[in-house]
Amino acid sequence: MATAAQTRRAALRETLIEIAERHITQNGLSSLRARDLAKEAGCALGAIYNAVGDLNELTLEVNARTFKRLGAYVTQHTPSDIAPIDRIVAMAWAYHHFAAENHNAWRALFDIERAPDEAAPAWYLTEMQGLFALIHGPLSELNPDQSPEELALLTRALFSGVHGIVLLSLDQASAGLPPEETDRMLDLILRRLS
Amino acid sequence: MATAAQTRRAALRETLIEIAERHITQNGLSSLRARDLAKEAGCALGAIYNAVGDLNELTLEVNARTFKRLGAYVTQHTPSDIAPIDRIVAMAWAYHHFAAENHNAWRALFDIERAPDEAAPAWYLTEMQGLFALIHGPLSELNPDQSPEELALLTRALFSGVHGIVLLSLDQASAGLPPEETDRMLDLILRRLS
DNA sequence: GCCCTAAATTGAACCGCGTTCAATGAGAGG
DNA sequence: CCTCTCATTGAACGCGGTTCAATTTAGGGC
Repeated sequence: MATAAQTRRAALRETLIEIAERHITQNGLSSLRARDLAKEAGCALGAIYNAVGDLNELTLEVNARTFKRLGAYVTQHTPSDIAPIDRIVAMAWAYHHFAAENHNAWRALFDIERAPDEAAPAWYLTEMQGLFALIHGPLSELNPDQSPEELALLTRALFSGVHGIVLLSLDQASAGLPPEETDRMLDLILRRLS
Repeated sequence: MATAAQTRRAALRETLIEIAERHITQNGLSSLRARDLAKEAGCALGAIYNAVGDLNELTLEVNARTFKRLGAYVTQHTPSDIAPIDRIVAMAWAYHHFAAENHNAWRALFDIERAPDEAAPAWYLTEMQGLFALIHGPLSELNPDQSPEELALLTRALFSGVHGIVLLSLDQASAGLPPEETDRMLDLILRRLS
């Protein structure tokens, strides 16, 4: 067991992830620079590539954390003792607020570049399923007689739609559009689906 | 009048835009390289910066064209003699098909990086208004007694929602999800809004 | 036609950045 | 104490956008 070395390697990896997370959260994905990372972590430039494959992998690691936080946030802000439609609206609002409060980290979830062929990592799909499952509950209560297949499609459509509304709202957030308007938009459109 | 020089300058600018458009369309925004551009246009590297400000401006120019094509495409594929709800679905499908058939160019519309403070260019807002106007028509027919303000919000929400559905569908297009499913999703969700 | 000036054109050089790699160092096992 | 393996180092590479001093080109006045 070369344990000591492997432990330090893992520790550096952890340090790098934390620094990367701070950078992404504070200044966005494009502010992630290998030389800054090395300086802040107190290691040499090349050491990064021993602890972590490359910067993209580092971003992936940060994204995994962000995704988990997102899931927890939405769950936490969705009361279980209210009507299905209210739960759906609450989830959409939670998604919106998380995105607004964690704008840079949230954007990094989607701004990361994937090679056109390779699939998304497993944890990404898992977390996504989790979010879908959250929506699926109240949605099936609202539509007891819908086929499972259509329900799956509807779930996906609902998530994507909310995502689009939040995305375009935050994109031009500086150009007017107060957050309350976005919440109203979400409320307005979601309640029409019941 | 230093006309001759200015004419050639404008010609080079036009050439560059066309080459850039071809590159973006065929291989995506990230394949736009100044040195390739110079080689293909038959000019020196530095000459590019006399004809256009920088590569970002070039992308903006290509995006303007893409946006116009998008508007024309949606208009063309939206029959005016059908029910309002059918018009809305037709527009969404047209948006989806244009995005699918012009994936790289369409992505470049949103992938371009803007400084966080500066607003979107005027033509962008104008074209956007045009798309919104297209939606507003049938939507107000469907909701004659809605307040103008809520109608505006609904219009925006509808566009953003469709955009989100198309965006996430195309993102993982390689990972399954046939285009017909996306069309069904759009149909399913839009018809619930009537 | 001839010069003069202002503009365009050129491409080498600059800079920033991700990534690599030969050289060096350090730690575990014998 | 030696050795072998693995981590660490930071200079160097490759790439790509942008700049700029030098050069060429072209219009306008005589």
